[in-house]
Amino acid sequence: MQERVDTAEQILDAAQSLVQTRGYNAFSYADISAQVGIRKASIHYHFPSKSDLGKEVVARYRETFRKKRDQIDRKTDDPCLKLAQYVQLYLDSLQDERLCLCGMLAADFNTLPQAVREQVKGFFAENEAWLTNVLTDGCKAGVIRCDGLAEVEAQLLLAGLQGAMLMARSCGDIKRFEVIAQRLLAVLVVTTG
Amino acid sequence: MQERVDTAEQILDAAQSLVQTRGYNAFSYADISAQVGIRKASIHYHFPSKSDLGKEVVARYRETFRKKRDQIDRKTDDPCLKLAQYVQLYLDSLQDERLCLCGMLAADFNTLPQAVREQVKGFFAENEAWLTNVLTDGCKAGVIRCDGLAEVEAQLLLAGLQGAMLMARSCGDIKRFEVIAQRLLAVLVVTTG
DNA sequence: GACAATCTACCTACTAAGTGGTAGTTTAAT
DNA sequence: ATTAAACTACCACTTAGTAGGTAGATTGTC
Repeated sequence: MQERVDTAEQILDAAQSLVQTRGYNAFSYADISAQVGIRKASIHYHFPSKSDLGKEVVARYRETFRKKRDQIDRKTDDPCLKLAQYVQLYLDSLQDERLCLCGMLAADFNTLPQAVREQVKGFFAENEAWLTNVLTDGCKAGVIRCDGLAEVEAQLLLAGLQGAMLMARSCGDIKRFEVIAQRLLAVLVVTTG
Repeated sequence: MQERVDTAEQILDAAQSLVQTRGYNAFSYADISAQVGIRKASIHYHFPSKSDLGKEVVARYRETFRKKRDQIDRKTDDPCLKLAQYVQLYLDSLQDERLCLCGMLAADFNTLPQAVREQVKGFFAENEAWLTNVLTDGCKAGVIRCDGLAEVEAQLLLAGLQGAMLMARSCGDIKRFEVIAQRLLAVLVVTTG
């Protein structure tokens, strides 16, 4: 039989939460040990090295995020609604007192193991690609302003959201994120919000 | 007599560089010791604790940044030029393979000593205030779009720049920053760039 | 001018706590 | 009996920080 709750998953949960709140270099196997309630050595059984753990955390995060984007795609065809719901994903995270996992790792980038770096790059690439598609569709449908290249608009949106999360947490004011995100959307969308 | 080169200043230089490239939790007194060429203990003579050092690094960075903003103010009255030159400050840093000190510290925020947090908040507040002024002036002069509140536009610009630096470094492509920054300015400025 | 006291800026040598990681053992389910 | 998943007990190393000493410059007093 499988253990009551999947320990590896619990370890990933703890690691993800720690990275989102403190960063890659500010969490240790001891922290996870305390949160999950198993010994340090047992974590090494599931994830031999810290870079293995890091890589798996981001891989799972990418997959979760992919599913959420898919869900948005299934829920609506309206590019503007899609963007609003995409922004909501980040707001949800922030309200849980977490930053974007990959936004945090981007700050730690120079100290990351190569495998983790690749995962982070992958996350950004696939989100950028999805946003580019949404914006391109919106341009064709005439509901999105087409002032800039869709690709650039996507990059701006992604960068703006990451930066806004950073600043909102520093200010201790989630509203700061909402305001910036709202303005970002208003810049892109034709019908003023 | 004073030492040939100010050691405290050298320590601050090393610490700042390390934070801008690796983050607060990924640098140690040993790193600085190696860079400056004095023993760890001697660093403690100049900066008793790591939080003292951190606080002083940000305080000096704020001061440097304030001078650069003042220089921009003296160089031109054109709000659009001011914004372009302000963006250039960040690009200069990125070309030196450094992120914004306070952007990095914002990612490490939850693990920072209180004194350092306050400094980081201060940095954001004064940059936001300056940008708000520039944008307000530009609105009055009719060279800046007034779609949103100047305060919000300032926050968006700051967040966008921080996020763009993060993403540009992850992609290993400084051009990414330039493109996003250019688009950000185009959104704000009336005369299309 | 001489002398002692103090101060600056560094040093060696150390500590307690924490780091990721390993070896070998136990427990419990199949 | 095998095996997965945990354990205890360690390891070498790094962390920020401390204790105490020293060479040399500065200062105040006679």
